[in-house]
Amino acid sequence: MIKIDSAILNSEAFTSLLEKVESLTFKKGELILKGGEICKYLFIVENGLLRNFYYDGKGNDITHWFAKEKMIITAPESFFNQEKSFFNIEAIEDTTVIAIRYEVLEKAFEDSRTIERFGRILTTQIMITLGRKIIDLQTKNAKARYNELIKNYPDIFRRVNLGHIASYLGMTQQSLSRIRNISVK
Amino acid sequence: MIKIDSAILNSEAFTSLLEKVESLTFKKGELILKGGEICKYLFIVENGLLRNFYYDGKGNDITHWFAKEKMIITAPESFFNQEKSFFNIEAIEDTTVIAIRYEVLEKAFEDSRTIERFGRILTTQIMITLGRKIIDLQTKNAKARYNELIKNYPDIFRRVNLGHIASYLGMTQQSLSRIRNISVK
DNA sequence: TTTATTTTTTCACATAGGTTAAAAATATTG
DNA sequence: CAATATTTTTAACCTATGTGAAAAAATAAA
Repeated sequence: MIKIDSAILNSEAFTSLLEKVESLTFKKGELILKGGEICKYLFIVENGLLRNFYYDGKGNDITHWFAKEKMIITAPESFFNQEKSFFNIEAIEDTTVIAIRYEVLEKAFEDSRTIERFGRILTTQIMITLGRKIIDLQTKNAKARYNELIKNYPDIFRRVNLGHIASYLGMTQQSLSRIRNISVK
Repeated sequence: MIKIDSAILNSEAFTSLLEKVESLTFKKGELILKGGEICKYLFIVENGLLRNFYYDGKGNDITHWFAKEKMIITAPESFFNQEKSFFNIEAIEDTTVIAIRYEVLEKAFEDSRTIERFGRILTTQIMITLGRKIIDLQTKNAKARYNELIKNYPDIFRRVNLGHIASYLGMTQQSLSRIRNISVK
């Protein structure tokens, strides 16, 4: 989960970029990006909650990334390379976003060093987050991963149903339910 | 595993950057970066083989990333943010690298749009690779992950011992050994 | 080559977490 | 509200992979 630094949000270059972005709203349950499409936007959530998830057509639905207020979300491989997306994006709640088109961002990268740097820092932070997640998946058991998430993002449990959280944590919903109830006792 | 595009390698900006880099050699087994240190370099392997790994002090040694000839390697979270490293880097073979210091790269980012873009593209590619790896860990079983690796990087098996490959694939060495022998029959 | 060292395989057994199915709780709707 | 749909929990059973310990094989060193 990636939060944008407010120093960047308040910069002149960013303010100028904000004049060229779109404001979009989505209904709860709406599929904003389908796997196989090219992701046109980078979203910054203003209100609501989105998730990026992988779906393999065989019932495997893996939430990869959540984004609540002030967080950024996209299908990175698709957006940044403008190729077909591996992932889907869905609105978990009614959601308002600032949507930055790829071409607009590319243009901003050319016009502004600050924004180009923003792009680099953004991908860097995502990279670091994903690296940590891999290590967590490989070294922590299901319960430890759950404890970590509830420590860092307790509110996610109030807004997202268990199935999505479970897949985000790399386990089944039943396992998460089991782990949770053991925690209480 | 990240390979640098040769269009970038041959660019004028990159050639100019190459004048400011260092050439380093490491002996097989040498620990190039220890967890807790700040990673000063981004390495491009000329000859040999390096690995980036996580070690938790309790015997958990997880290879996170291999880099052979023409590939790039660093401790991303440490190098790009200049903070204490989560990961270690080790030479698996006698290795020669082009080592780019953080300050040199930062300077190059300021002096050259091409290089700044290179930084952004590089972190983007790493981010995508890691994202795919998470999905693989969550959706594929041990054997499928093994098959994928041997398909894409068959030579790694000739150069790296099984324990490192197993941890890279998110399994124990014994499991990898088992999987492999079943494959042959 | 012999001996020592490292790496890989094998095997018996343990277990975390998956699977399937159903029940219980909660939310949504007419 | 009652009826329906959705989400969460529970439970019995299963399986892929881990664990620990040794043997075997490969490799390196003497």
